[in-house]
Amino acid sequence: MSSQNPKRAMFEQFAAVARTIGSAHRLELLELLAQTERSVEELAGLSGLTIANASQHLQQLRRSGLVEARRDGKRMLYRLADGDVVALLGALRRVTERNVGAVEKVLNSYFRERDSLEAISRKELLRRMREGTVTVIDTRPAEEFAAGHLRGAINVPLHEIKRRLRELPRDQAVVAYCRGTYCVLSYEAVAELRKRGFKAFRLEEGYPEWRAAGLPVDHSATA
Amino acid sequence: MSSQNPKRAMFEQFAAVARTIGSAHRLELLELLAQTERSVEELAGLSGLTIANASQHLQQLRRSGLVEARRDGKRMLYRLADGDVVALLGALRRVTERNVGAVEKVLNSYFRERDSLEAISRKELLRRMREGTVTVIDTRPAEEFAAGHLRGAINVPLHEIKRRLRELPRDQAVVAYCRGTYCVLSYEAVAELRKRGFKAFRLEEGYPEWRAAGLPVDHSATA
DNA sequence: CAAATATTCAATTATTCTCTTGAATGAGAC
DNA sequence: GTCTCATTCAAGAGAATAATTGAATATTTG
Repeated sequence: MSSQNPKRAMFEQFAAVARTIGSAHRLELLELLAQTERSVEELAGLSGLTIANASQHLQQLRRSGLVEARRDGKRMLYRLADGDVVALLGALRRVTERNVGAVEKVLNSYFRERDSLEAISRKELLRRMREGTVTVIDTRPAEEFAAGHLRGAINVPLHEIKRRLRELPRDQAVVAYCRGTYCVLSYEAVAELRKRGFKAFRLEEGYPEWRAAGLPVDHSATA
Repeated sequence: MSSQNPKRAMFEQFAAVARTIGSAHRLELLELLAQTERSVEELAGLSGLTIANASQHLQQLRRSGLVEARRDGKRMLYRLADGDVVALLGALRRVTERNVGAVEKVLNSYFRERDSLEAISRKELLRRMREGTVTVIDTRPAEEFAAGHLRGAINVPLHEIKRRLRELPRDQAVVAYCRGTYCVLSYEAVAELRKRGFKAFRLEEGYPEWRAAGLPVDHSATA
């Protein structure tokens, strides 16, 4: 709480924001909010926190300007403040991954075929979308798709994929995406599609990063 | 310290790194290290910490992989781990600035003419350097310049600027930079040069960001 | 207006982090 | 080998943070 020196005071502000993301629970809440706006009860349920505790963490996030809230009837709906927050979490992820062996190990065991399924970048996907040489599938559940998705993507939730193979082209590339870098849905989808002979790829990142980059999204129901 | 759930364990790793940058002292140390490699004693002096305390903070930064250390005789020299760290600090700065009024106020009082002196981006500067239509001056002290500077820049420490005006061209743009976004040296230099009728601009960011972006740097003595 | 629901507040306890102090280590100098 | 210097380690007091509980507030519903 010092402040004699303006530079020190500034560092103190930065540090306060950093401390706010210095909690696994709050990071999880932020990840959940990166998908879509959600109520306190929903967030508590998804993260395994009690309602009161989730509320307190959300208020800390709010005080630091990382999330915003609005009232909808008797519920409070929270959402990420903006794309800079997604960028901050991405930077944190990169720094952590590079130097912390433990993360590597978790990644290797959890996302088993991580590196074997080549990913394409946002830039590359955009180029191919403009060319019209690619079909983009969103492997998240229908509700999440409805709340926002890449413009031009079709919703094929992972568990429906086997039933819906005939909607997908065999002569051009299929790119799957889901919630973000640590979401397994698109990995599974790509693995399944490859097994069936499709030219399937995974988008390197997920919906939150796409939206944060200011790239086109839609909020319609199933396209 | 949980770890039953792999996802939770991952968040815990990220949170640990975030907590490490959640301290004004450590952020200041990181900023000092963004300039150049330094010894514990030097860092303690510059940041006003006791040696023992500085050492402990540096070890925390090291455990989180944010800095690296090497021994040189009886001194330990610390340096930033890599450019990702600069990117993380930049992302933290952006998120904080946008939402925390206190930072705005500090900026306005400390960097008084902040917005009145237009800044040019790295990209723009690179373009003009290739064209040869710009002179780049580094306004930091000679020691820092010697430890690393933008390739093609000449060192004109702020306090020497009045004496060295005749080295600078009046017919083409002069771009000044210094330690980073919160360094005042380049602001002062640009203000002085404008007063004298030069076409002077400030580089948006400083040396650490330039180097972190992988752009060309040199380590010679005064060029 | 009273009841029901969703969220927040306030107080408590347990845990973690910070700084200080003085001793211990490692490397070079004599 | 001993001395000196730079850094690190270890222990303890004080401060900040986290999770839990139960009460309080705001909003819709009857």
